[in-house]
Amino acid sequence: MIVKSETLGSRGRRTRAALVQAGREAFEERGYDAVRVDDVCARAGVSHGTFYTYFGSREELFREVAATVVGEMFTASVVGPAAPGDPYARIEAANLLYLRAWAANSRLVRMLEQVAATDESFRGLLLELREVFVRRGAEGLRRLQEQGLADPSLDPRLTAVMLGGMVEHFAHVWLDLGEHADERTAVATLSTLWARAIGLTPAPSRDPLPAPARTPEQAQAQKNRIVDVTSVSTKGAGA
Amino acid sequence: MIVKSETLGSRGRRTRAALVQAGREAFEERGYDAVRVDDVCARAGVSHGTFYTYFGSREELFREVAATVVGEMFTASVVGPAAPGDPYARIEAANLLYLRAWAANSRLVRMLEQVAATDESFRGLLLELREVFVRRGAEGLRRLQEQGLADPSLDPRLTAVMLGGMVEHFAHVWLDLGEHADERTAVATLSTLWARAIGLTPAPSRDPLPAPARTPEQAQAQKNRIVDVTSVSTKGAGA
Amino acid sequence: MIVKSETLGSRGRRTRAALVQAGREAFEERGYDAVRVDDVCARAGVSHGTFYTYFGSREELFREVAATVVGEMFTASVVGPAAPGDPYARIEAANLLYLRAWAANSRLVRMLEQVAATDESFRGLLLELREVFVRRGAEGLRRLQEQGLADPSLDPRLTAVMLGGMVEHFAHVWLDLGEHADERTAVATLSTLWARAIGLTPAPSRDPLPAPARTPEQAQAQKNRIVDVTSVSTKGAGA
Amino acid sequence: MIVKSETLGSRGRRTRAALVQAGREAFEERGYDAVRVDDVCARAGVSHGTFYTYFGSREELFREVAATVVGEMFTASVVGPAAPGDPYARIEAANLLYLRAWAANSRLVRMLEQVAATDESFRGLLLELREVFVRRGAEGLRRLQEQGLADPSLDPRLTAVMLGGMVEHFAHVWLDLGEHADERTAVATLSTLWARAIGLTPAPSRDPLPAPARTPEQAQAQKNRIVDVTSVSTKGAGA
DNA sequence: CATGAATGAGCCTTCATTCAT
DNA sequence: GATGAATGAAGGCTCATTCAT
Repeated sequence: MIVKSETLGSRGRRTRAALVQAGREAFEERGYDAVRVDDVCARAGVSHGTFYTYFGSREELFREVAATVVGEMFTASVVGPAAPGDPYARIEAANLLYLRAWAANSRLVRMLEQVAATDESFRGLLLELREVFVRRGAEGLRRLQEQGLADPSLDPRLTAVMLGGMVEHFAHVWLDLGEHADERTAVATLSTLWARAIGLTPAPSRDPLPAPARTPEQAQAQKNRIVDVTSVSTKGAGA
Repeated sequence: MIVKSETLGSRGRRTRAALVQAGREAFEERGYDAVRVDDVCARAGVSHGTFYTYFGSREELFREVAATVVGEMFTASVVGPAAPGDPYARIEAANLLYLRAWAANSRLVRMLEQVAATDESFRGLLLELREVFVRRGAEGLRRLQEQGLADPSLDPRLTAVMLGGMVEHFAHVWLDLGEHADERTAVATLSTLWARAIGLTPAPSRDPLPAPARTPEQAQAQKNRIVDVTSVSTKGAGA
Repeated sequence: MIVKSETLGSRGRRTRAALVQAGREAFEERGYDAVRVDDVCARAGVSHGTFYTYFGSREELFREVAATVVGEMFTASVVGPAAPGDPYARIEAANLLYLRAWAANSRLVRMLEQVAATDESFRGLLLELREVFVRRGAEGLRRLQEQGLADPSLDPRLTAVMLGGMVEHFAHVWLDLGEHADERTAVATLSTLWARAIGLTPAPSRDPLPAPARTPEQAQAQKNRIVDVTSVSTKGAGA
Repeated sequence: MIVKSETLGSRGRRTRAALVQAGREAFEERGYDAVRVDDVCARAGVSHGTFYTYFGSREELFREVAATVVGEMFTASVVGPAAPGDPYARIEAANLLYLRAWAANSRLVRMLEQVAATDESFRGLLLELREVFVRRGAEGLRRLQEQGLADPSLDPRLTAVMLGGMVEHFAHVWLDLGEHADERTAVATLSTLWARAIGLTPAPSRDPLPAPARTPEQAQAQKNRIVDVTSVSTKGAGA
C-alpha cells in the first residue's frame, strides 16, 4: 500500500523524503536506467521492502523526483519584480537565472526527456516545464515589442522557443559536455546574442532613430532598422 | 570475436548489414535501453546466436549504428561549394541542412547523448559530431568577421556553440516534442535570429533599407532578408 | 501469543470477532491462497500489527473460520426431532437441510478440502465434518433396515458415504459450477434417487400404488413420493 | 518467447515434455499454490531460465498439465463398444472405468476446481470435463428409458449429474480422504445404488411386471413400480 | 491494546551470453 | 556461418512478521 506524504507520521515522512533525496542523487549519478531500487534503498539506509511502502516502482519515484526538480526550476528562475528597468539587464538577469537553474538540474531534465520519449505519462511534465519558460520568454518579448524596443515582426512564441533553447542547450553543452567557458562570459554572450537577435532597441528616450512604431506598418518598417546596443551592459564579455 | 566487414564473405556481409539496419530501426523506435538483442535479431531475421558472430554486445552494435549516423550527418550537412555568395543566404542554407540532418536522426543523437552521459567511450563520438558543426559555424563566423560583415568582438567558437545549439535544440523541440512550426518559417526565423545575433551587415552594395512591406507576401519575403545592423555599436564586447 | 476469547476484555473480544468475520468474507470471496493478512485487517478496520495480537498466522485464522463453519453446518443440518414419521419425507427433509447447509458454505468447505490436502492438521476437522454426516446417514439407513424398510444387504456406512456424497457433490455442481436446477426439483430428485437406491419400502399401511397422476401438479406431487420397491430381490448384495 | 511443441526440434521437445511431467508430479505432490517454478525446474533437471522458454508462467504450465489430464480422462473412461448387453453390467463397467479415471487424477482435478474458482479461464476446461461425463451418463439413461428399462420420468441430465457426482465424490473420499473400501465392493455398491436409483428394470423378456410403458401416462405409472434387480450382477458386492 | 513503519526471505521474470549441433 | 536451446546473474516485487511508540 503506497503512501503519500499527507498520510504519514513524522517517521514515515522522514523515510519518504530520504528515499526521494537518495533517488535524486542516484539518478543524477548513474542515469535513469542504471539506477536499481536497491541502490536507492542503500543510499537512503532502508531495506528494499520499505521502498515499496512509499513507491510502487522506480518509475514512480522518478516521477516524484522529476516533479520536485521541475518545481525548483520554476521557483529558481523567477526574475524578481524589482528587476532593473534596462531591458538588456533584464535579459541578462533572466539568462543568468536560467543558466543556473539548468546548472543545478541539467542531468535530471535530460533524463526526463529520455523517459518522456518512451513513457507517454512523463511527456506532460516535460511539456509543462518547457511551457513555463517559453511563455515567460514570449511575454518578455511581446512586452518589448509593445514598447517598440524589439522587432515586432518576430513571432514571440517561436522566438522564445529558439532563444530559450539556445540558453538551455548551451547549459547542457557547457556543463555536461565540458565546453569551456566561465559563467560571466557565457551569460554576457548569450545575452548579447539574444538582445541583438530580437532587434533590441535602447529606451525610446535615448533612441537615436525614429520614434517607436505603433502601427503595423511602422512595426514592419522598424524590423529592418539598426539595433543600437550601445548601452548594453557587456561587462565581462570576452574570450 | 567481433567480425568487421572486411573479413566477411558476401553472406556474412549481408547478415551484418541487416543487423545494423535492424538495430538502427529498433533503437529509433524503442530507445536504447528498451532494445533487446532479440528484437534486433528478429527484425533482421537471424537467430540469437548469430548476433554474437558479429557483435559482442548491444553496446557494440549501438556504437556502429551511432558511427553510421554521425557519418551521415557529416555528409548531409555540408553546404555545397556552389553556395550563394550572399552571407544571409548561406546561413539560411546551412540552417536548412542542419535542421534536416537532425530531422533524420534526432532520436538517435539524443540516444547518443544519453549513452555518452554514462559511458565514457561514447563521449568521443558525440564530441566529434558536435565539433564538426561547431567548427564549421565558427569558421563561417570568422570569415564574416574578417570580411567586416559580422561583429568582430564575438568569440567565434562560443558563438557557434550557442547559435548552433539554438538550431539543434529547436530541431529537437520541433520534431520530438511537437512544437508546431513549418519548416520554412522555422528556417527563416532561425536564420534571422542568427544573422542579427552576429551583427551581420549586408554587403555594401545591397539596399540597406528596403521600403516597408505592405502586403503579407511582401512581409514574408522581407522577413528572410538581411538585417541592416550597420550602425550597431559593439564597444565593450571584447574578443 | 495468540489470544483466545476468554482472556479478553470486551474491546479485544470485538476486535477478534471482527477479524474472524472479515477473514471469513475474504476467504469466501478470494479463496484461501489469495487472501492476504492485510486484506483481512483492512476489512476488519484494524492495523496490521493488531492481527498478530489475536492470530499467529493466516492459517490460524482459517482454522478458526473453518471451525466456525463446521459448527454451523452441524447445527444447521440437524433434522428436528419432530420430523415426520414418513421415511421418504425424512429423507427429503434431510436432503433439503443438507443442500442448504452447503449452499451457505460450499466455498469454504472446498477450501477446507484444499487446505487439508496439504496441511495434515486440517485433515482432522474435515474428517470430523464428514463423519457427522456419514454417521447420521448410516444410522438412518440402519434404522430403516431394522424396520424392514430398506435393503438389509447394503453396508450402511458405505451407502451413506456414497449417497451423502451425491448430495454434497450436487450442491457443489449446482452452486459453484452453475448447473441449472431449482431447489425443489433438486431436492425431489435427490430424494427419489436416494430412496430408491436404498430400496426404501413404504410403510405397510400406505398405498403402495397410487393411481397414475394426470395433471402436472399431481405428477409433481407424486414425483416426490415413496417408491414401492417391495418385491425387489437383493440376493447377492451382501452386507 | 514461448514455444509450442510443433515448432521444436527433438531436444526442445524432450525438455518441454520433461517440464510438463515434472509439473504434473509437483502439482500432485504439493498442490497448486505450493508449487514453485524452481521446484518444477529442479525436478525436470533444467535451469529456471529454461522454464520460461516454454511457458510464460506456472499457470500456463498448469493449463497444459490440466489439459493433458482431462484428455487422459476422456480416453480412459470410454466404455468399449463391445460392452455387455446387460444394462447393469454396462453400468458397472462404466463405474469401474470412472472410478479408475478418478483414481489416477483425483488430486489434479480437485486442483483444477480450485484454480477454476479463482481463474475464469480454467472454468471452461473444467466444465468441458464434466460435460463429457454428464452427457455420457445422460445418454445412457435416455437409452434405458427408451428401452423401457429405466424410470422415464427422471430428467436424464439432472440424474446423470447426481449419480455421476456420487461416483466422482466417492472416488475423492475413498482415495484422498482415506475412506476404507476395496475397489470391487465400491464398484458393486455404486452400481447397485445407481441401478436401483434409476429404477432399472431387467430386460423386457424376463419382466415379471407389466410391459414397458410407452405413453407418458404409462411412463408416469411405471415410475412407481417395483424395480426388479434380481438378475443384476452383484458379484463382489458385500462388505 | 492498537498502530504503522520497517524488515527481508522468497519467488517471479528477463535477457545477455554461451555452446553443442 | 547459422541455429536455437540452455544458462544463470540480476532485479523486481510481495507479503508475513516484528517491534518501537
